[in-house]
Amino acid sequence: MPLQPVHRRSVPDEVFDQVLSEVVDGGIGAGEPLPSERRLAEVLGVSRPAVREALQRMAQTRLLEVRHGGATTVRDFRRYAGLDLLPRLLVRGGDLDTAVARSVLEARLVIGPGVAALAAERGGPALEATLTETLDALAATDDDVERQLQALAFWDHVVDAADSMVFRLMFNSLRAAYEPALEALAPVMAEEVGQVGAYRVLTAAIGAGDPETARAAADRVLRPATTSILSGLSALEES
Amino acid sequence: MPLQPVHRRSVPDEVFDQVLSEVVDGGIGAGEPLPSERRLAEVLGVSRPAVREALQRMAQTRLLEVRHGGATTVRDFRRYAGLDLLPRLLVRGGDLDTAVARSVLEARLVIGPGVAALAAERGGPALEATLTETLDALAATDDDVERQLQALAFWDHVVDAADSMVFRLMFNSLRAAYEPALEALAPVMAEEVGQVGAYRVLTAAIGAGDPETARAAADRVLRPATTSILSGLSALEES
DNA sequence: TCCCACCATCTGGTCAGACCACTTGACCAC
DNA sequence: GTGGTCAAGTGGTCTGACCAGATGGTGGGA
Repeated sequence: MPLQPVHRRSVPDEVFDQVLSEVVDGGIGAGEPLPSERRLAEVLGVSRPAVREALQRMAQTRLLEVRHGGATTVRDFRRYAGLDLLPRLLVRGGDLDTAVARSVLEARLVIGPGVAALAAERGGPALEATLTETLDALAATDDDVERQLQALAFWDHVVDAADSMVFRLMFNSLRAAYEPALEALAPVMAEEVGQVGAYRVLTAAIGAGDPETARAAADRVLRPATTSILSGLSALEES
Repeated sequence: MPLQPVHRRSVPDEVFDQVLSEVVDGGIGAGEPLPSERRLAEVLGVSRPAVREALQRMAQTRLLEVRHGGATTVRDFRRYAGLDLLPRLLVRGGDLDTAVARSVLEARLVIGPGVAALAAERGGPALEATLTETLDALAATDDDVERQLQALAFWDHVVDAADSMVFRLMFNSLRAAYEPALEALAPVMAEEVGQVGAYRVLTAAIGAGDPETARAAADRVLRPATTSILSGLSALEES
C-alpha cells in the first residue's frame, strides 16, 4: 500500500462523530433531548466551544433541533437528513448496510438514464469528443481504480451536459459517498467499467442527440452490474 | 396573515449567510483564499468563535477547504456542493433562478416514476389504504396550501414504501427546499394536485404491485404540470 | 553562487471563564 | 384559574490567551 496522507481529526470532528453515532445508531432516539453542552463538554473532556461547533454542524444538517434556552433534541434522521448523510449510513457499525447499498444501485439505475437523456437533448457537438476521450483513457488502462476514476469522469461530463443543477448536486453527493470507498469498490464494479463497448454506444446516442436511445443505452451500461451486485447483496443478507 | 413564529437569526447564522453569498454569487471565486478568521471577525464586527462556527459549517458542506496553518480557500460549489444547497441556489439575488427551477421539475419527473415503481414492487397491502386516505384528505379540501401538504404526504408514503434510503434522503432534501416556498408555489402547483384522478390511478397501480403501470401512472401525475410550468419558465426567461 | 536549516509570523485549533438571552417550571398573589 | 415573579438551567456570544501547523524570508555554510 502506497503512503497515504495522514488525516488529522480535530476535536470537534471527534465530537461530531460520536454524537452522530448516538443519533444514527439509535443511542438517543428521535425526540429525546441531548445532554447540555456543558455536560457534554465535561463528559467528553473537551471545551464547550468544541462541543458547540459539533452540535451546530449537526443542526445544520437537520439532525438536531437546537433551541435557545431549551434543550437540544434529536430529530428523526430518516425523515430529515439529506443526501450527505449517505456515507455514514452506508457503513453502520463498521459493516456495510446492504439495504442502503441496494438503494444506491437502484437510484443509480433510475437517475443515470434520466441524466443521459437530458444530456442527449442538450449536449453540444463537443460533448461526444470529450466523452470519447474519457473512454479512450478508460480503455487504455488495466488498473481497476483508474478505470473507476475514468468512469466517474465520464458521468461527470454527462451530468455537465445535462445542464441540471439538481442532478449535479445529487451527483456530487453520491460521488462524495463513493470516492472514499473507491478502492474497495473497484473490484466489485470492475465488471461494469470493463464494458467499454456499452459506454461507446451510449456516447454515440448522446452525440446523436437522441434522448430515448441514450436512455436505453445508459440502462444497458448500468443494469448488468446492478443486477449482479444486487443478487450478491441478497446472498450476503442471507448469511 | 396569521401570526407567525418569529425567527431569530444568530450571529453565526448571519456570518454563514454572508460568506455563503460571497461564495455562491461569485464574490470570491473557486480556489481563492478567504480572509483569515481574525480578519473576518474584525470586518464583520463579531467574535472569532462566531466566524469560526460559520466557516466550519460551510466546510462541512464541502464549500470551503480549511487547512490548519494555511489559508481557508473557496471550493467550486458546482462541483462539490450537495443537494442541501438547492434552496440557496433556487433563489439567487432575490429572484428565482429559472434554470435551477427547471432542473427541479425535470428531476422530479425522472425520480417520481422510479420511486413509484419501487413502491409498487415492495408496498404491502396496507399501503394502498394509506395512500387512499391521504388522497381523500386531499380531495376534501379547497385550500391550495393544504392540498400541497397532502400531496407531499402522499409522496412521503410512496417513498417510504419504496424502501430506498437514497430516495428517502433525496426526498428529504427536496422537501426542505420546497417547504419554505410552499405558500408561494401552491398556486403554481394547483393544477397538479387538482388532478386527484391521476393520483388514484397511480395508487391503484402501486396497490396492484405493478411496477411498470405505476411508473407510467406517476409520469401522468407529474408530467402535465411539469410541461406547463416549464413552458411558463421559458417565457419568463425571455423577458 | 547556491542551498538549506532556521525562525519570525502568518494561519487555523483549542481552551477557560465570563456574561447575556431565553425557556422552563415552581411558586405565589390575585 | 389566571397571571406575575423568580430562580435555575440552557444555549448564545465574547474576550483573551495559548497551542500547532504552514509559509516565506534570511543568514550561514557548502
